[in-house]
Amino acid sequence: MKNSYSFQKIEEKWQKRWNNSEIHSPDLTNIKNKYYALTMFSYPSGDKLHIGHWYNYGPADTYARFMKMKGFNVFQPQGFDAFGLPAENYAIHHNVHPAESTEKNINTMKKQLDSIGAMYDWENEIRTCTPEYYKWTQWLFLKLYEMGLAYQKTAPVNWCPSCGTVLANEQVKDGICDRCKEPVTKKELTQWFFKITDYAEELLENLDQLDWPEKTKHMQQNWIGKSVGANIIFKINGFEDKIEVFTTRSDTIFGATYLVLAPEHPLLKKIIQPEFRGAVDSYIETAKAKTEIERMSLDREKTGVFTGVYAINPLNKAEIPIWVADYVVSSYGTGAIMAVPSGDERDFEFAKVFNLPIIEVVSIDGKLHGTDECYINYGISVNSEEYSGKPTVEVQTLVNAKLEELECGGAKIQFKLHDWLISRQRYWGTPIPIIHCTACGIVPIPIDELPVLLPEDIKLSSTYGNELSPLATSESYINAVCPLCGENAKREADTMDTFVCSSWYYLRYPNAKYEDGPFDPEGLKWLPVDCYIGGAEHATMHLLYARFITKALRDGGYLNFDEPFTKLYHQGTITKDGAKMSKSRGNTVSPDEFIENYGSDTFRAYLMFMGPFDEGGDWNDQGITGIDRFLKKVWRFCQLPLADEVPSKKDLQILHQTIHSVSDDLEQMKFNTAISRLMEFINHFSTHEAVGRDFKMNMIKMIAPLTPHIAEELWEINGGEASVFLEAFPEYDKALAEEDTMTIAVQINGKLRGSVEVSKQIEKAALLTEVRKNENVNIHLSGKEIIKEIVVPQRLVNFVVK
RNA sequence: GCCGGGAUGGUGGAAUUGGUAGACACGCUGGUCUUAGGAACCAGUAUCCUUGUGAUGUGAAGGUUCGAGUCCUUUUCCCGGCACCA
Repeated sequence: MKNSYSFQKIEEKWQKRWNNSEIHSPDLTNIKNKYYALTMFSYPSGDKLHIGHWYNYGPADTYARFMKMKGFNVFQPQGFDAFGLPAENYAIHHNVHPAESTEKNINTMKKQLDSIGAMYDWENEIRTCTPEYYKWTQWLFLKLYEMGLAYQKTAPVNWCPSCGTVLANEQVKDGICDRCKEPVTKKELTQWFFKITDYAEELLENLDQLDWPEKTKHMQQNWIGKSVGANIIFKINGFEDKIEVFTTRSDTIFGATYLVLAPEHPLLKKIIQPEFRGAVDSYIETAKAKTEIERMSLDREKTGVFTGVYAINPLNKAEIPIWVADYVVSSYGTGAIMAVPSGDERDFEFAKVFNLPIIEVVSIDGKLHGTDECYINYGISVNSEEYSGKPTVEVQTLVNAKLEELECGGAKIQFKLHDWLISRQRYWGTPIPIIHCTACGIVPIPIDELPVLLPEDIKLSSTYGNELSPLATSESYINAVCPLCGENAKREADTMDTFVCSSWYYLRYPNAKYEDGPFDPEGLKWLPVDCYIGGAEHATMHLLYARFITKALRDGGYLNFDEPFTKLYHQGTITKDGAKMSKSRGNTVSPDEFIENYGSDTFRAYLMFMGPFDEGGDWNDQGITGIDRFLKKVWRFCQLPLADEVPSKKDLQILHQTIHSVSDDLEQMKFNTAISRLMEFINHFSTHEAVGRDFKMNMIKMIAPLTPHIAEELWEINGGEASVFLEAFPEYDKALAEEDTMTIAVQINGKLRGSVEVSKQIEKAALLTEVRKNENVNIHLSGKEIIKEIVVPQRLVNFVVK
């Protein structure tokens, strides 16, 4: 026991003690110095904790513990994002009810989470699949409905045949389902949407105020995709209907030589001329048959068909042909464009293929350069009637004004962001609290009748029917009485996207058992979250949804802040042999064997030592021995006999320099360098046969956030009171940390020729004399003429010689 | 194609933000102790040679500077995001 330690015993002992005390449950009525440290809650998929969990929760806990020791009142809750497809699939696979398997998985996971040694406040645990929680998810839905932010519409939506449900835009990457990695198709369905687009501008603008990774802000920026431009309305020859297009270059309108509609454009079927019908219809059919992936591949040659109809340019009344082509997508803008081949590469390419006219309208210098190439930049307008000769930027404003005057469009801002599709045709989710009545239409369930409970008499099967939600198969559930007229009606059979559950959970944590509403108004004083740590993969999903919901609830009068997460941090990914760990690749590393052999403190410290927290790193089985050795050294150091004599100046210097850099590093979540500094500290004392108590106690405090179990044990052994986590993190003493000599590098022509140790107070002239005494410096200086002497204070002297 | 981020010994990574490159670890080599060691400790470990407090060296090529891993230009490769977005 003297020179080594039993981590199993220590871990067990302290986890038990922490759980039986209130130490991890802060006084939530006291918001003074509050620090709400949140990690993205976990998904109980049924597996054991993997390295990814550890890499998220271990370092996050280190940071939370550090902040606690820095004097903050730290609240670190934990919970389970328990609804959702993988949990449902897991249950089907194991032939049990999801409620049962989920609860079992949560219980195992909770035990495992304890093994990390994190200071979670389990008093305020959240499980999104409990009626006590989803009642309020339903409340959220109804509030959004009241505010006009939840609505139903029929639209072509992403359908994942393999998951048997629709998906939001954010949950499809490159035409592939984010969950199961199978191709997604389009389907015309009536679904529920949340009107996130109402907040596009604010979601974009507020990014500036957030202490978030630039990368993540950038992703949200791109996803929201703001474009400033104009809408232009074209009349159609022979029809009352008009075609509206969006363009960012209204200044090029005189170069529009044709119009293109996306194959899905609603007007297409109506305006098409009989003699062209065959060709257009078959074009539309071919486009439909193509998968998303096929349609997205860019290097395809442009295709399209003429409709036989002409549109009229509102400014010069030119008649231009209307084409249909799949290079115009229906999901952006109006699904129609004015094509300006001289100013857009795609239009140029199309015009070349179909021999359509090209009119030069923008010139770099105002002269004509012909139409052999297209010129996409701004410049001077040409061939543009009264606008010719003017800078295109100016023309844009003038044209927009003219369009407004003619009531043919005008300035317009377009976003890429779409409304959030939240309906899911799956069982294991929050039921949508709506009743469809033949007489009254869509009727929301009154709030005091919540929750709408998930029915249990459902036979889940791994082969779901098309579109038909599992809830629709329950007679007892689906048949209901209309709250308005009392007639027989049908319940909504879809459940909500699990991202709805996770879009507001952080509001409930400060009083997770609150019964009078989704969140306790008193608890809200803990909001916003001070520091949120989780994976970067949520950049355009959870993190965007949560911001939207916060803003919507603020506008509903329920919150008084604009942003849920003041500071955001993403942990990196731990890879194995350079690749993401996955079961299919067979390169997973199980934390278990390492925890068994080295203990949880060693394991979490090693993860932090591997590299910068936000970069992750490649797992190496051998590296952990370095941390193991280090912790054993720490253990031995803390068992050293107490020294009688006054500590040496050098020892004090090392101590205070270490305190200084370790607290700086922890503050910035630079765990890897913090550990390095602590290693240097221990290495310095390795030859000491005795050491002052102060050195031990400070070392224990510094290492406590990183390896909590060992620290508590050492603290106790050395006579520390109660818990090391009730102590303040050491403050460094600048005077003691300072050295009185410094090493000055001496360079000649920028090349290092020696170094000298001098007093810190040395004058410049004295320094130059001192430096010249160096033998090697002299050799290189002899016979040379010194042109310049460069003295960098505290650092170096450089002689420039000839 | 566009927008981010990156490339440093055999390996993971440091580098006070333009000032002694390779801290701290892993691995490897040699040694001490030991019945043994996959324990502990000590020494060494960027490359090259003519072994000198010598030359070269931070993906590649140029440039700015007394001085560049760090700044600028060009370029290659890797990772992430977006993508016919009008």
